[in-house]
Amino acid sequence: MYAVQCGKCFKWRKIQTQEEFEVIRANVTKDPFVCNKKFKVKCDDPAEIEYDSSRTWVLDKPDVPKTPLGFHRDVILRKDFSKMDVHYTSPEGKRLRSLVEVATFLEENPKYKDSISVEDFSFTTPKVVPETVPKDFVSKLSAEKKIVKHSGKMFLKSP
DNA sequence: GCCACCGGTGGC
DNA sequence: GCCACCGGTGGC
Repeated sequence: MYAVQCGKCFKWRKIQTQEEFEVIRANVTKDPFVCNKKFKVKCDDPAEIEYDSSRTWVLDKPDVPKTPLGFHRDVILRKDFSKMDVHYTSPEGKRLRSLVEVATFLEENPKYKDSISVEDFSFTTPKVVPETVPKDFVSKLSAEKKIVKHSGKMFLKSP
């Protein structure tokens, strides 16, 4: 599960799919998320989810490029909740773990060269928020964030 | 033999 | 101190 925080009222809005989430995230600096970007939602409406300790929150980074068509971007929380790992899977199932591996892959698969470059990939990991959250944590956020519930659900917070 | 997963580190 | 990256490996 994903959520974004409205840049105006700071309420949380759920985002249904990774696809939708990635579009918001890819453009969030030049096009900040606000409530009324969601169909029939306004800042006056109650928050769809509250920030609390029932979930482990994970702070995502802004402006991660949208995953190229046919590729998958997986963000995996380690069992000890210490950090997350990012990897991509190519259309043919090749697992890519770094920009170096992406560059090599694109060299070996020139059919992608016209449409895809290494700049379409980012291995930036969301940051796991510690259990003890500073009182001013929410107000200090300048980027968006993502949360992971213990079931693996995710949320994103925007400025 | 593969790969999901984790630990360590170099560079910033 | 953080994090992108990669080597190693245990379990299948």
